[in-house]
This record gives sequence, C-alpha cells and structure tokens, in this order.
Amino acid sequence: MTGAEASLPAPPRIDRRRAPETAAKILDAAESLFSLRGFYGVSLRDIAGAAKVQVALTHYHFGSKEALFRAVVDRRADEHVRCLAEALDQALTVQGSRTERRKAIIRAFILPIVERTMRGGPGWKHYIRLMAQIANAPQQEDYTVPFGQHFDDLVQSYIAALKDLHPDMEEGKVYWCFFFYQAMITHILAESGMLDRQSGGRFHSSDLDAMVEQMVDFVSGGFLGLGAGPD
Amino acid sequence: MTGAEASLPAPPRIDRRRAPETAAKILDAAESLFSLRGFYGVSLRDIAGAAKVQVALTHYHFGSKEALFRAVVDRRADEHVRCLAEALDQALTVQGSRTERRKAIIRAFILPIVERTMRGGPGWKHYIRLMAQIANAPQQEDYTVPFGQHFDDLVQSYIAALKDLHPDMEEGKVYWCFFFYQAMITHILAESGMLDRQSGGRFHSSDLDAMVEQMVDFVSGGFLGLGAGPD
DNA sequence: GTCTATAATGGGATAGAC
DNA sequence: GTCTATCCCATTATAGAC
Repeated sequence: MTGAEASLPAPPRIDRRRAPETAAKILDAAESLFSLRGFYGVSLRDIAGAAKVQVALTHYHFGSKEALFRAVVDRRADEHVRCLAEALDQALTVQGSRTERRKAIIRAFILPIVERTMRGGPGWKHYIRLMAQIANAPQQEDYTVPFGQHFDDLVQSYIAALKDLHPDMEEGKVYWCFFFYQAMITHILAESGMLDRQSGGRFHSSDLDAMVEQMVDFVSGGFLGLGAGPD
Repeated sequence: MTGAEASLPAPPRIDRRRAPETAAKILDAAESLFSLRGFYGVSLRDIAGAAKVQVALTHYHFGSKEALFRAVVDRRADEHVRCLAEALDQALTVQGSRTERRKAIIRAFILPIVERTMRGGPGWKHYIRLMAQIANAPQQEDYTVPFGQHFDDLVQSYIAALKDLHPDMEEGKVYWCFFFYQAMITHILAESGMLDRQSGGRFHSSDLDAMVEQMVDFVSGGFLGLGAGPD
C-alpha cells in the first residue's frame, strides 16, 4: 500500500507538524465509539484505528484512556450547558396560561438537545448519545464524574422554575416529575431502538422532531397527574 | 450447612461432582458484576474472583463470556415474564372508571418489577438492574439479543390492553405513551443516582415503594396529555 | 513538540491432569 | 465429568527516535 517510497530527494522538514488535527481526529473517533459501546466497550486501538492514527498517539495527546474520555465530554460541555441555560431564560419570558408556561419550560429542556442531535452534525449526535450513556451508568463510575459537574446545577434552575410555576404542588412531586422527564430523555437519546422494534417499525425513536411535541404533552400531563393545579 | 457426612458405609460414587453449586456461584457473581458495569466492563477474571473459583471454570461451565451472559439472563427470564403476564391479566379484571383501569395496567407493569427488586433478594435486584442496562444499550449489540426475545411480545400485550382502553386515542400516541413509560422505568432501575444528587439527598431513586404511585399518577396524566378521553 | 517501536500486564480461550 | 496449568493475543502505557 505504501509502495514506491524509493526516491526521496530532500524534503527537509517540509510538513513538520502535520498533526494539528490529530488530536481532533482522535476526539471525533473516541466520541463516536464511546457513545455506541461505552467506556469499557472501546479500546484505544479501536479509537486509533477509526481515527487512522497510531495507537500510542492517543496516549501522547491525552495521557490516558480516562483522560481522553474526559476530554471528549469537555469539548462540547460548555456550549451544551450554555445553550440549555439560554433556552430556559427564553422560556421564562413566555406569557400565557400556566399550561403554556409549563410546556415552554419542558420544551426548553429537550429542544436544544434534539436540535443539536439532528442538525448539529455527527459530532453532536454522538456527544448527546454519550451524555445519555453516562447518565445511565449505575452509581458513580469514575468516568462519569465530568457529566455530573457540568449538568446538575443547570438542572437545579429548571426545577426551580417549575417550582415557582407550581406553588400549589408538593415540592417532592416537582422533583419526581422532572426526574421522570430526565429519565425519559436519557433513555431515548441513547437510541436503544426499543420503540422501533415494539411498534413493528411504524414509529421510530429517531424521529426526534415528531417525538418532541408528544413528549412535551405527555410530561405536561404528568404534572397534572401529580397535582399541578389548573391554569 | 450440609455438615456431618462422616459415616457413609458404602459411598460408591458419593461426592463425585462436588461442584453442583459452582455454576450457581458463577452465575450469581456474573449477575452482580454485569449489572453494575455492563458486559464489557467486567472480565471473566473479575467474575471468577468474586465467585472464588478458578477463572477457567467459567469457560468450562458456560463455554464463553457471551454464553455466560445469556445464561445469567435466562436463569430468571421465564419467571420474570410470567409474573408480568399474570399481573396484566389481573389488572384487566379491575372494574371502575377508565382512569382507574388505566392506572391498574400501568401499575401492573412496574409493580412486579419493583417487588422483585426490593423483596426478591439480592439476585433479583441485580437481575433487574441488568435488564435495565441491556435495555439501555444502543442498537443491537450481540449480547442484548436475549432480552428482546424474552420481553418484546409481553410488551405487545400491555400496549394492546391500553389500546383497547383508549379507542379514542390515535394508535401512535398509545405507543408513544408506553414508550415514554418504559424509558422512565429503564433509567430508574439502572440506579443512576441522578435524583439523589439533584434533590440534595432529600429524595432517593432507591425509594422504589414511594416512587411507584408517583409514577403511576404521572404516566396516567401523561396519557391524558396525549389525548386520552375522560372517564 | 510529534510520532514510532516496544514493553508489561491482563484478556478470553484451550489442552490436558485428576 | 470436574478442575488446573498454560497459551496466545489484545490492552494500556512508556521509552526513546525524529
């Protein structure tokens, strides 16, 4: 494959540093593979192979497998969190009935994620799937730590907004509602294909646009089921 | 426990096979470890170490790592599925308003699982967590196959019951509701600790008894949000 | 600073002892 | 039929070439 490397006149240091993008290629490959098979299901060889670089370059650029995993999360985390925070801010300006305002907050949590999954390019799609997988990991595996740091305080502001909107609800029930909502999102974004199988192919969990409004209505109804008062 | 087997006059092939329980010990250890770290996150050495048997015995008794994983699932799958089927049958005998009947079906899906998790002993707890982890695995990883086989047709009967109860709902919306419900359950049973962190320890996702009724009310409300008609 | 060659360990699986 | 000693390869990590 590397045939004809016979005559090499004098290429001094012509393309020294031909790897400004090596680290990015490794990150892209790691993001994609980790999101599909999890931290343990992917080896550095798999990642290096997909990125078409030497195995040990993963080590050179990131230090260890766990550090690489963290780097994958960190690359997009700031934008991810900031974007959700902005969506919440905007939702809080919505006027209307309590149901309308509740749905606005609910939608503000799922829509930025779905938007990035569907229209942010493959990298974002993989990143979101990876987030879902981290959130699903039982207990506090070492590698899941970065996710909690970036995310949990943002969730607090969503819950606070929903508490303000429902002073009549028991505080605990607001927590349960949002917890159930997050659980739905987490599972769905992991793209397990469950709906696809069980509906015999008639509906697809990857039809995220169609899903968002169903989900908003379902969760809003769930709040009513747990005691949210009338408009 | 089986102490005092001293005087055995003529034990021809008496304790040949002193390992009737070796396989069970391996299964128990595998069940526990797989449920915590997934298929890839556990090595046969880990399992053998936890079971206090030689590494290669896992191979002797089960043939391969993947076959062992299947064996773990298969051991309890029949009882698991049968128990859910019975719960559905019983729920369908409930009389009352449509909301009451809907909640009965919803409860019949989560309650048998929670019962086994909480009061079926550690083995069941680990098994349920393992089921959740399989359901969360993206796409069709090889090792996830057994789960789908055992489970999907059972889900069909739940969906059919809910369709019967809601002839006024669009068929697709019933699918979405049940899909959302399953997603919630799946994530929660994986025990991610998300609620525990985000509520500052005030509520625990491991308080399953407290959770069941919240969940039933939430999901029932979700059906209303997606167009289920009045009682 | 960037990459290649190589080490040291842990992985699943097997051949043969009892 | 049950278990032990061993194999070969994949894995992460490092030491040193450019």
